[in-house]
Amino acid sequence: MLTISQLADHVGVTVRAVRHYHQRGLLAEPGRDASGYRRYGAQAVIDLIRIKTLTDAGVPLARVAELLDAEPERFSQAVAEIDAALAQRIRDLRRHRRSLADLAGGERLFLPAEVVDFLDRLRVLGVGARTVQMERDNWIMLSAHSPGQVPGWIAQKRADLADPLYQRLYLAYDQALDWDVDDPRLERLVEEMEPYLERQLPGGANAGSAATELVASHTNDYSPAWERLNRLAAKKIAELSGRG
Amino acid sequence: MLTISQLADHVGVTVRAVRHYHQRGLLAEPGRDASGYRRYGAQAVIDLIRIKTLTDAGVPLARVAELLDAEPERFSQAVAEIDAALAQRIRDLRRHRRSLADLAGGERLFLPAEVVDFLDRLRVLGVGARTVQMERDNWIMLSAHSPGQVPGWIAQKRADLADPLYQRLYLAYDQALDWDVDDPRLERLVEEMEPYLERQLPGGANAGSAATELVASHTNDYSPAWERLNRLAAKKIAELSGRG
DNA sequence: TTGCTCCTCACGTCACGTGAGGTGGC
DNA sequence: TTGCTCCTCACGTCACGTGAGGTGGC
Repeated sequence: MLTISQLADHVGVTVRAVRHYHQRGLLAEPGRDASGYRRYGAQAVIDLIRIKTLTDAGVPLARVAELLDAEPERFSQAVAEIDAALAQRIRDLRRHRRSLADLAGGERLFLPAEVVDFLDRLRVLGVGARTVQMERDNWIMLSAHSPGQVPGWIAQKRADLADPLYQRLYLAYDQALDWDVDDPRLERLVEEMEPYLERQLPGGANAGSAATELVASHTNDYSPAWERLNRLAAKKIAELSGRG
Repeated sequence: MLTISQLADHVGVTVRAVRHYHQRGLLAEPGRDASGYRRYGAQAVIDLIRIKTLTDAGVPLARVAELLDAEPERFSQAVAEIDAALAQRIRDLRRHRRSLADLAGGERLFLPAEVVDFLDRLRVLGVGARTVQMERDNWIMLSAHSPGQVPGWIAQKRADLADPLYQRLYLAYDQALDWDVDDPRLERLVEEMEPYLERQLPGGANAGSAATELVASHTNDYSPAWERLNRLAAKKIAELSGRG
């Protein structure tokens, strides 16, 4: 006969776990010797290996208890389900490994691929780090707020950036971050932006949505010049709207 | 700005988890709106995705807390360790799938391969189910008790079984399970077993060990005839020992 | 005698889950 | 007004871990 630690060691569980399985009724309490010590036979080894095999597979103890005295048919059906869950778990872990690899490097983890590409495009064009970060933060907020809209918006943004005029305006906007609040160039910049602001009119491509406000309010955090730029742009949109 | 459920949904965690991370100091408490509701920005999304990526990889929250404000070097070193742990976990799960497959079928899960082969050998020779089960139980107990000895013992058993005389004796032993306690054939069987019993003398191959007693005591559970057979064998060994 | 194993409570741990009771926005 | 979200306690859960205090075998 085996002592509790011989049993536990041989099967690869702790003594405490064996006692726990007794308490939960998963493993039959064996006979005791003269000292009150539990003494185990071969059947206990078999039962405990069964329990360990199932718990290792992630099966909760309550389910293990059911399965231990289930019909062979139901048992093998359950085993098939457990196996499928294990296979799924393996796929999940593989995904987690890939996510983990992205943790150190860049924003791949936080944004859809096309947005990451767009941000890389900005860097190539010489856009400053703070502006890129502002864009990144805006796209994160937009993704959380209206994920379904992001593909359309980013497609337009990328099309815009192919236009040399838009590129020039974007780089000016980037520079404006550090301009003085009352720099006269701010007004001129808004004038030049007119064709793009029209999109935000009712019926336009980026019709004045909660998302637009989301972006504008956030942009204000970066500098007074940008805050003023947002105010001027809002005024311009109101003018265009009144005229239309 | 995002509400707590917008944040949680977008990242794929529960609202309760977000609150838990605040409590544990993993995620900075954001500002509140007029109603006392938490309002989150882009940085919270980034931070929460970091936390989720690490916890999904099985990192305990205490460790996550350390890593979130660790130097990039220490961080990427830790990530490498976590990735290695994930890879190991995947290997473990694959092993568990194989174990699970053995749960329904036979004794592959409970015994080393060579013992399983030996038991299959017995079945081919026409040995009865109860005797095979007794052997199985004995080998389970021996494996738990003296795993290092099992390969040697099983090798000898398999060599024995190649001997036609031993085969005949083994089949007689199998039959004896159902004999009457005072069947005269029991004595004759023990006489014929003499050459094999000699191994259990001091200095013999199976010198009278705790393991031998383990097996004998267990065998008694199956039938009175076997119990008597064990007693007769013990007497014979004592005789042989006295003569030696 | 000392060290090791065994025993039975019973509280602790980890990462949240789950009401309980109440308030604010549409 | 109703339903949904939000808030803060605070106890519950799952599978054991970890002493606490005591006994038995070598």
